[in-house]
Amino acid sequence: MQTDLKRAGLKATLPRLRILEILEASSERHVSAEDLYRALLAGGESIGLATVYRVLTQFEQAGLVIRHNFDSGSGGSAVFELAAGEHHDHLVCVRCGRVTEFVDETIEQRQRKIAAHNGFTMTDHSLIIYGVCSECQHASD
Amino acid sequence: MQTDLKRAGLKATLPRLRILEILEASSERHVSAEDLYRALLAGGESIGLATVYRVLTQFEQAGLVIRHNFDSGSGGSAVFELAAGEHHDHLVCVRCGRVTEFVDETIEQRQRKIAAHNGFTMTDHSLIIYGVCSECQHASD
DNA sequence: AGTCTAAACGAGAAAGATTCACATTTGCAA
DNA sequence: TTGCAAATGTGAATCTTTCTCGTTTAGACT
Repeated sequence: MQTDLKRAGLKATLPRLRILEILEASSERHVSAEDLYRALLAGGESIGLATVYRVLTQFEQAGLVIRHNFDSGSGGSAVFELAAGEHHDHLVCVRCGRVTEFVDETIEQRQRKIAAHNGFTMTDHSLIIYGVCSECQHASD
Repeated sequence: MQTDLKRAGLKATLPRLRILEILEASSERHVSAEDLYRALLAGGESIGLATVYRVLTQFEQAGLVIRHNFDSGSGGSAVFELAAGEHHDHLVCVRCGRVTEFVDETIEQRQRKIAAHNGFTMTDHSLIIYGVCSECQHASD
């Protein structure tokens, strides 16, 4: 774990280690800065919210985490997930906020083609499908 | 134009008409609330920023405009575009913020398939490809 | 182990985007 | 034209995120 930080050129400080721990241990892969902050406080750390944001931004730049801006669910705030594993896109339930991941090679290919076709050098992309998950469809709200 | 509002169940008030006008006249299809507000002031209207936000949200709910949250460009704030015409997705230049629209039926189909496959009833989706546009690639910054 | 220094931190202020509260104005139906 | 609910303008409030700055700390070098 400290190795990840060193490799990224970041000092292995306590806040950074704790944040990585929580991201790895979290049952929910997609957490907001606020979520992390509360988890840290609950864990007895005395950390500042500014540090959480600072660290998350550094982690993002270092490629350790990925930042998402889902429209629903966490109410406008960004969520972060560990960058471990392969690239994937997201299905977001507009009712409960549940996030499901998926990969579709056909779409990936089309995207590259579209970017090239428009003279763009693609650096990144974001595909989010919004809908109602099966659980929420059956809930009789 | 008033008809659009009536059909949406909204009173044809001056602010709402002016905002529609600007959205239709704007050379830039994707404008922020701030952009609109400044355009209105420049046009001699005495309007409140809160009204702009209120109206845009109502228009969005009425299906008259579409709200986007692009990560780059307009610095975190949402942009709006008239909902006229067909559905389309976006290419965004991470350097200059230029927005290009595209449609790809293959991707649309795959998305529907993926949603169904995961038990989701798709309500919407958002595909944004980030990259460097041809102009910016040639700029020698 | 002890010292030093740049990097990192915590707390609170500040900034930017958006919404809220409320007194005042305005569309529109009778 | 009158009346009233709906909509507006102003300014305050809220929420997320960033900035400032005095203090602390990781880690390189004794």
